[in-house]
Amino acid sequence: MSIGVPRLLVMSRSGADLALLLLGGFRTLVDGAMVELAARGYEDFRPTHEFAMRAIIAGADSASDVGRRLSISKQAAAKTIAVLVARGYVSSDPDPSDARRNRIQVTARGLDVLREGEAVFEDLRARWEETLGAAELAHLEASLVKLVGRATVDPEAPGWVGQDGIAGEK
Amino acid sequence: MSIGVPRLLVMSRSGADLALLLLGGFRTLVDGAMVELAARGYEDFRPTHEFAMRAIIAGADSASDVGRRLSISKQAAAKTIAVLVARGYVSSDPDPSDARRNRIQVTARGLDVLREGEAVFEDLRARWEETLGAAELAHLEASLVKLVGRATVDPEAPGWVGQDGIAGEK
DNA sequence: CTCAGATAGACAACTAGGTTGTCCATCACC
DNA sequence: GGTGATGGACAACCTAGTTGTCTATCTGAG
Repeated sequence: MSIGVPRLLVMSRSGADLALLLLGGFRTLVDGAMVELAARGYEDFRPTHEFAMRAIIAGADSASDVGRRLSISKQAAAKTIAVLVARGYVSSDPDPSDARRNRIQVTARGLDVLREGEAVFEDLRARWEETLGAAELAHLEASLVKLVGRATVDPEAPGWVGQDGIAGEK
Repeated sequence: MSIGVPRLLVMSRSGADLALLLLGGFRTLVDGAMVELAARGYEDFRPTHEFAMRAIIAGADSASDVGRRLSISKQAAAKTIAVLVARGYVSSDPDPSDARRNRIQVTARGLDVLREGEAVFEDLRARWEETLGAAELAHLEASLVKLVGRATVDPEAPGWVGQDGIAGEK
């Protein structure tokens, strides 16, 4: 492996490192949360699912709707919803007033996992508050809000990571 | 869609929102960088590629090496390297002193894209510095370092997002 | 009242970036 | 010189997306 090869030319990295830092923070939180949720009996729950379910709770009641809310294709949304239904987090019934639609809803179990998930994230945040101090963490959050806006809070377009495309119908 | 459905029970979200903020920050930076790099003629460059190339520069000179450095399987590393080679960012030649190995190296074009990428990230960071002030941005970075450690700077295990598994040989 | 156009959803094929498992060739060492 | 570790190739699979195509149904204009 020839370890210890010199970094050949410095190449300042603060911009890219900042991105890495943000990713690291996100991953630390999310990975921790997934581990904790698995331990609480939700082994098959994935971050994506949370976004989809929140979209449903926020008012999306069809797969296409969820797709629009999350800025992913309706097909992708339908796939996610299919696994959510298969795992009992979401129900899907034909819409009596529109035969094209399947009306989807978050089940009791779905609400449970969301609630637990939030508690878990709250715990993790509390742990960060310990190592950083409440003021500093609040400061960090405020800075991030200034940079990326409130957009994330009502999660328009997560699109996850570097997918670079926006869904378009045909 | 029945817009305006009430948020039914408050469910504090600050922990999860913090994660979303971090993700949002990362995506803002990376998406911006990819757009800018594409505009500069590197249309086929992906964030993953940067990690792999940095691993190579840092001393990994075989696919298995890269895999170890990035904590992904050697197969995954080999795939990434294959596209890097196909696109001219990396070269691969049989190792004269070990017939099993393919000795890989970052090409001139590869170094170019890395250099440009860093410049792009630097620009983006400068923009953030404008909207936030140098002190506040430095503060934010310091806080993140405290939380996630220096680990990210020499990128051990990006593993990207929520993949939850670590590579293991057989 | 009909018909054109929009919409919902299903199905298929594809991509990126990973994972396992299996296998062979080569190397290093006792 | 044989045994075990290593490098790499190949194949099959997974997740979270993408496009494209197709049908069924609804809606609004005339």
